[in-house]
Amino acid sequence: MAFEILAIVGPTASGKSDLAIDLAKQFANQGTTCEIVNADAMQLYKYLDIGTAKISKEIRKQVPHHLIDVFEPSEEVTALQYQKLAREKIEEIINRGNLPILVGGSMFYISAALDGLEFAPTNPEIRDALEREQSEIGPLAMHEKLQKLDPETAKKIPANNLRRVVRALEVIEITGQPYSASLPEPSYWRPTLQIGIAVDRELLKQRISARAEKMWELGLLDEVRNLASRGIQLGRTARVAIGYEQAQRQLAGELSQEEAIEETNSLTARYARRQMSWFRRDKRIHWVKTGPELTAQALEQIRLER
RNA sequence: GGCUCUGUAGCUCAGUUGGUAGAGCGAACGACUGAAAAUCGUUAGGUCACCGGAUCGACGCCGGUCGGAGCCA
Repeated sequence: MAFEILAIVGPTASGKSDLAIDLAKQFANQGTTCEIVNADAMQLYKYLDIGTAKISKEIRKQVPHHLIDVFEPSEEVTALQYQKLAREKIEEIINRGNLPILVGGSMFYISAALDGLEFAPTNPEIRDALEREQSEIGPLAMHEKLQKLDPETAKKIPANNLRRVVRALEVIEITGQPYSASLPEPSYWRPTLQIGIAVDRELLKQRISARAEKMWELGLLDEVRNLASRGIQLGRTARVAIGYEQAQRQLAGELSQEEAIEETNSLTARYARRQMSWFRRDKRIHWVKTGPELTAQALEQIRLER
């Protein structure tokens, strides 16, 4: 095969997991064993099941799945850690003679795994110091500081984007080098075929809204209640999982169920939009459309690449 | 029926003493190199309910019409 890795990407609720399993079964018929590697930042965490739309354990048994339920919700996970883990898994699978299928919607994680992204070092103390400084002197002064040290980068990062300004200053301080504020032209770490699932805008909105309703039907509130009763706290990275905060606020009486669902719905829709704006610019993605022909179209794309 | 308040962008609302309008959210688009389901940027939307009047000029003043809300009967 001309590719060693197959990746299924697309916005939330586009049907990536199902397509991956379908494809794995098709490959199995042809004698190729597939193993799925999760590229969903939130499915990395244990116990966050309903809100992250993890597929059932039964289905997961039909095809080997990796990198699901590998962190405690309290742990803080970074793109670099994910990159290491994903690449390890992918290499193991390839060495076994199997085909890794990377499936997920976390754009930055997908890029970290698939592309030759090299992350600059980090230093928590320096970052803390910068964050403290930022809260003292304000974002504009921070941006001016960046302007002096690295005018090119300052041009690319808006002053209000505190997080990116701080990270740029952090890297400059550690390395003494300018920060690369722009993503490089993407180039695959290993030969890869990316298949993207395109869903008509209105249909995707419907699916997202149905999914939000479904989460409550399936018992997201119970899931959240259980986490709380077991003393499980969501850490800095898991905390932003859409739906959990809304469920918590409903349990606290701050939101009605209707409001919690609606907020979950609109946050998810917004997320899907950002996913599309990221995926759209990756010209290497082969797009297929949702519908009864989805798997067939994907297989056709695969055939063309072989 | 009477009195009071009210009708401004898809939604919630700002709009100083009259010089043809703004915000937040939403939407579309974009950026993104160790928090990325994060963090941000850009743009498009308004005969300021309708009709008439005074004024060089009205969202803003006067009169009326229609639609909301509340209070009193």
